[in-house]
Amino acid sequence: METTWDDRLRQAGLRVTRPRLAVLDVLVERPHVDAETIATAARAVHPSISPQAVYGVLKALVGSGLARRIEPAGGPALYELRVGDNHHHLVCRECGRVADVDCVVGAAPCLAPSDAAGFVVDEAEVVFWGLCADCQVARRQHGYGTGTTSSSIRGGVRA
Amino acid sequence: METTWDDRLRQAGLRVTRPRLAVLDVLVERPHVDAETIATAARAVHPSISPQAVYGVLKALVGSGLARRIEPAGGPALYELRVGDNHHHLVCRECGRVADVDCVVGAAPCLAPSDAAGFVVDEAEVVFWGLCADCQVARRQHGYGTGTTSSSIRGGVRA
DNA sequence: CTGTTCTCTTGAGTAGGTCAAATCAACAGG
DNA sequence: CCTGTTGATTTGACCTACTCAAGAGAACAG
Repeated sequence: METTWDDRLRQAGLRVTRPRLAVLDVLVERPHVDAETIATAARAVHPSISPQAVYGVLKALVGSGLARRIEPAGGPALYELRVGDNHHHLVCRECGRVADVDCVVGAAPCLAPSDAAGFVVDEAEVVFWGLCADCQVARRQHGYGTGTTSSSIRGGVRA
Repeated sequence: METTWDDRLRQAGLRVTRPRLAVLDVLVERPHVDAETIATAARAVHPSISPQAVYGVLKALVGSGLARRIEPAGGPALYELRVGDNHHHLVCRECGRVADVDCVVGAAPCLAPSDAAGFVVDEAEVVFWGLCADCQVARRQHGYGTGTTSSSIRGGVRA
């Protein structure tokens, strides 16, 4: 731990404030959280923080490159502090849990489309959808052997 | 054109109704449209169709595998009729235009994460972000040579 | 310590949906 | 062709996640 959050904020041209440090604290402890969860957790440190302040802080952090925003389909935006390494995400269809996946290729865009249709591509965003370990167990215990009987499973794309 | 939409709907266990045919007409002509655009366009064929009916139709189509829903970050959900071939998408950061990209690998999940962290993965969703041909031209004409000076460019992930 | 400027709070407003009840239309059976 | 059943649509309320604006407050340079 060499550079403090104070330093990092100032390096990014941002003032060091209690709401910002509170939000950063939450993000350090819990990667992949949504704004409301951040607000609730941040109130443990800074009770008067408002939801709008959280949105403002997050926008400032993302805008200055200190945090990254991801938006998995069907849920609120999630925020994480792991930036600059072009990693990807695993998302559980059942419980929404998110895990990081290292990008084996490296620098963005790690993949190139076969035919870019005239686009200049600068990022390839990859989301792996599936079931986390816990939800696999839970499903087996409820008697769901193989089929996609359960509720929240979206129409799969299984060529 | 062998199987009609009537047949396809019935095969999927859905009744053949005017709102459904109107929505399908729109989707045939314009891939990657949002619900509101569909509603507006469908009124050319079926003037009394309500926004909620469009949502209902789309939910039925997606649920029965006749349509696919994609949710690019920062915009409304889009719908397309191209299903079952596990293709991916190019999205323009500037104008939101979407283009299809064939998946070179084939069956889903076309990619496998390097470490699945206990997840069982059934789909790899890939979104390529960049600038479409038109927006590249428009940017050059406005004097934006190289930098990401413009407004709607989100914080890039450039390892 | 003081002024400037950025940040936060407070409160209203928005997009993009979902949910529920009642009406209406599709279509199977006679 | 007609009718009953059941699924689809309409209507209208409601909701989440988020943005915008104005004023009060705090950070930090001098």
